[in-house]
Order: sequence, then structure tokens, then C-alpha cells
Amino acid sequence: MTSALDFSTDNCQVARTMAILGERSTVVVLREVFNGVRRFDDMQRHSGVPRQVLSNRLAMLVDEGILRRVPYRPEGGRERHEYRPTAKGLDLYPVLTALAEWGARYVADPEGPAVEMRHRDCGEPVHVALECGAGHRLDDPREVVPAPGPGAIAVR
Amino acid sequence: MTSALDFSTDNCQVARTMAILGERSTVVVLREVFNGVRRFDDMQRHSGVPRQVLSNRLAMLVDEGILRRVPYRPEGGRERHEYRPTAKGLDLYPVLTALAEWGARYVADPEGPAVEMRHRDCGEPVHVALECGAGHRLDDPREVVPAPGPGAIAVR
DNA sequence: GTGGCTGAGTCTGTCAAACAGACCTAGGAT
DNA sequence: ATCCTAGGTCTGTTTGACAGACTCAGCCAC
Repeated sequence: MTSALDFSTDNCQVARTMAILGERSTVVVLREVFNGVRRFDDMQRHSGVPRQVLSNRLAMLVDEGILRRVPYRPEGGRERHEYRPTAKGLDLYPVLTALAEWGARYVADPEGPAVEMRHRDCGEPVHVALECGAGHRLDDPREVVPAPGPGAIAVR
Repeated sequence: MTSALDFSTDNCQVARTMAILGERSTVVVLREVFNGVRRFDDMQRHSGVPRQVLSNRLAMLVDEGILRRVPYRPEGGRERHEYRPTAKGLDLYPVLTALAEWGARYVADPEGPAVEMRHRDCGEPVHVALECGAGHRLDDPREVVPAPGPGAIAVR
């Protein structure tokens, strides 16, 4: 019987992803950027993340290639920078959507969730669906089973 | 023009969810449990999470109703407990799957991801798809736009 | 030009959390 | 009686979060 214990976790991509997103307020910063709040002070005021931490997180996210600093010049002002998601950052939308959906079910206020993802083209709420390579739709999460991937490293 | 800045972030369900999952090694612990590693020492050895932190995380996850402690008795041993996901925990599978999928693309070793989600019934890899309430499939994350939900609280 | 305002940070000190490693405990096996 | 094992707890050190003050560059009004 093969067990997860037979494989190393050193190169687990989930752990690596969480090493980025798991720093306490990283996802909050991403939520701001995805919500269109892209300037330092706006983010700071809106999210309440301490300036130092916000500064660190933005630098880290730029470093990881998830955000990029884009210069702009407000009329009659000097040059500023704003933070926008890159393609790599936009690919986190399924993660954010899954988090928002779980949160809406389990931790939202009784009035409902504070934020909803919607389809740009039709305005309907977006949700995440699990599908397999054979085209089956997985309605019950119990149908998902983790398995070692091609990069799995055997131990012992 | 309505902006995200017009709404409070106090009751954001994404922030609340990350208050649970964003503690540094919480998701790693969940990955272990979902991988079938359910006993304290196995998790500790396999994941490398410090015992103290593992202990805290498990207690927190049980407290949040994401895991439950299930007693069992190994033959000729005393009663022990293992940690299993509840329904609330299993509903995090889309989140884990989205993380694994993003990680596989962006942070995995060149040989491939260390872990893959598969369909229990057919063995094919599972991935997350974004769908809207009108049945459209969103192939480009740019089609997703966050909007204030029913629980959104206006400020200013 | 001097002084003030604004956006985007950095600096400093305090306090909580992560971490490594040793220690503890209950029950079964020898 | 002692050892072993699973599942923890205790202690001390180091890292990170946090609040609040400070900085700095450029524009603007006087």
C-alpha cells in the first residue's frame, strides 16, 4: 500500500505556494489589488495592514512576479507607481475565488458575503467547479484524491 | 463611479478565511490530512512542522470545525486519536486544488508537481474551472470581476 | 524662495509567534 | 521494573507583526 509518507514534502508545490501566500497579509493585499485598489496609501487605509508590512508584501509580490509596479502621472503631479497583477498574479483568481466561496459559506455575516466574484460579461456570480481530465464534474469533494505527481520524490 | 474603497473590509470573508488558513503552516497540515496522514507523529515527521506549532494548528482546526479528532485503537495498543476532515474541511478541496494547480504551473520542479489531485472514479487529474451562474465557462481570469456582495458595508 | 501638502515609503521600539530541542506522561510490551 | 511509543508540553532564542513617528521628493500657493 503506497502512502503519502513514502514521498518527500521538500518539493511540494502547495507548501511552496503557501510560502508565498501564507505570509499573514499577503492575500489581503492581493484582494485589494484585484479589487482595483492599487496605490499604497489607499491600500493601507482600506485594508489596515501596517505600512511596514504592506511595503514588505508588495516588494515580495513584485519580486515573485505576481504584481508589477506601473508608473503613472496624475494630472499636475509627479510620477507615481501603482501595483497591478501580472499574468502569474491573475492566475491566482481561482484561488481567490475558491477562498471567497468557502468564506461566503462558512465565515460570512448572516447578511451575506462582503465580496462576490462576478462574470465581467454577464454579471452572474462566478464559482469554482472541479473537473477531471475526462470531463467529469466532481460535485462532492470526496471524489478528489491526492496522488504523487511526476515530481514526487520517494523516501525511506 | 463605485470603488472598492467605498466599502469596509471589516467583514470581508476572504480576510476571515485567511485568518484561519493564513497561519503559517495551517495549509501544510491540511495537505497532510487530505493526503491521508492523520496521526500526530506521522504528520510531524513528514511535514517538518515543529511539534508545538502542529499541536496549535490541529487544535485550532478542530476548534474551527475543519478537522475532528476520531478515536481508534490499534491492535494491542491503547486508544489513540486521529485527525480527519469534516464536511467543512472537505469543502476546502477546491482551495487546495487551486493552490496545487497554480503551484504546479509556477513553483514546481521541472520534473513536475510533487502532488496531483485525481478523480477517485476515473483517475484523471482534477482541475478547477471558473463558471458563472449563467453557465458560462471563464477561460481567462480577466473575465472575473470582484463586486460588493449583500453583506458589504458602505463607508465614508 | 519658503513653507506646506501629499504619496510613498523607512526607522524604532514593543510584543506576539515561530522554532529547535529537551522534557513529560500514559499505557502496553519485554 | 524498565523500556518503548505516541502525542504531546515546557523553555529559551530569534524572527515577524504592529503602532507610531520620522523622512523625502516633488508640486503648489504665497
